[in-house]
Amino acid sequence: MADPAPATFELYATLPSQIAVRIGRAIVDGQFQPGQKLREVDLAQSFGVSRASIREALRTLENEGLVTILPQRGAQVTTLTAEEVRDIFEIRANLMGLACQRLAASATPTVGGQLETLLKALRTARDESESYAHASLAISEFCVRNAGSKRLADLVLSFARQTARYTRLSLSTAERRKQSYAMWRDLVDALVNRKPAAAERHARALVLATRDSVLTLLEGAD
Amino acid sequence: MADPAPATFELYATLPSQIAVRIGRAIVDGQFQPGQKLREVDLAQSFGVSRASIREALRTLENEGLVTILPQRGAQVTTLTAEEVRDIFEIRANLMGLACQRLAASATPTVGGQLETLLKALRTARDESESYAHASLAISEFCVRNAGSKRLADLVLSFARQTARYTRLSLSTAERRKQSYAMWRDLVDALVNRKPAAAERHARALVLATRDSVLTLLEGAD
DNA sequence: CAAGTTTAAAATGTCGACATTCGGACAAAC
DNA sequence: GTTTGTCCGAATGTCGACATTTTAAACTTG
Repeated sequence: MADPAPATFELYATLPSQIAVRIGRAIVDGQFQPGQKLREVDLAQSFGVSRASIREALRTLENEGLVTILPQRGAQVTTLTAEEVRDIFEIRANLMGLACQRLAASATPTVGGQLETLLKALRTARDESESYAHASLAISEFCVRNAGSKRLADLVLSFARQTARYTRLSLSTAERRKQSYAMWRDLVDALVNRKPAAAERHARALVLATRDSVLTLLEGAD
Repeated sequence: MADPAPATFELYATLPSQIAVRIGRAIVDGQFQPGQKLREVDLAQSFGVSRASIREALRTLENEGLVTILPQRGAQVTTLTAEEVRDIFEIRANLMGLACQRLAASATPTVGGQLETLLKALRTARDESESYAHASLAISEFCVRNAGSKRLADLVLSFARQTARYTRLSLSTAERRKQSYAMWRDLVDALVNRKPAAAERHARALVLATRDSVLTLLEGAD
């Protein structure tokens, strides 16, 4: 049987981790709304496992920031205030800056070629909101995964997942996608030409631009 | 009835969180050595609780990076390679820079006064390794806790705890303490005079200097 | 005596049940 | 009509036990 996952994919055999992945995807994809209560007995029944496994999965998701657990009051999908969203984007901007600085300092021609392929895919996806969000996540993930620090990569992607719902929202306008693509082009240019300082600056600006767009939407929605 | 704890102190009543705090302190303080196995049954007996509570505490510590859990093989105190230590310090340097930038942008005279009190305590503690490490942690914690983002503060302090063992080691020489104090003086100056860019620069330099010192020690020990 | 195999002890993975606490509904008092 | 107190249902906290996997010691064999 062919393994659909690449060889670097860390296969966790334990039940709780598998369940955490599935619930986490449901939250990031928007199937579970913020504030929704996640009752252990319901989840245990729907997944066909015991409450102990569900509890452990919920702890994992709490660490990823997708779920909030209150003692004696159970778990719910994390609800972020506008200020918390702002904080997350600023942290992420800094860490993305660090990752891109390191990537620029160590980029090989091979990595450069892959970056330009991903940039081209981004350009092609500009017309459509969903596909652009997907391509944007792909190139973003490629950058941090090749920065030479698994810890840094996991951290950045964790924050990206926590705000994925809002990022998608902000990319629904063509104007915003155009701005995003222009900034990605600058960033990729700095990366393939091995300019660490410029790469850090552009990476920060890229994430902070998303922050501004998202916050405008959030304040307009109130 | 008077509440002995300040209003902002989040009191966790659950057993696992209390146990996680106690085990975590033992790891940070060096009572548990890196690589040491943490058997659930042993811990359960020594704390007088069931394995379920221990398991949850270990998950919490895993999220804090102090413990590493391998499926089917149990938990052990996290062992860091020199490269991982370097990564952690670089991430921490960036986040500390962000925190201090924000603190400088919003510092009130009250905060400025407290900073100078903590700096004076640091100066007094220069002669002794253990007391200097303690004072250094205190002013560092004050900075990030007053940067206006609990998420950022928890993150920075989490990384600081993961490398606390090595930071203490590096502060054992008087020369290193002198350098550290000089950099703290520059940083506090930038903070109280509300210079965000300078504060970020000095904060980064401060942590990166610790990184260099620690890495020299680690490579010398091999 | 060394190397490989078998086997038993020990540790983790998972489960179901009991104890405790929280939230809301209903009723009584002001 | 609003508020306060009580009670009941439901959800989480905690526990002990069984199933599965790992580990290492004992044993056999070349």
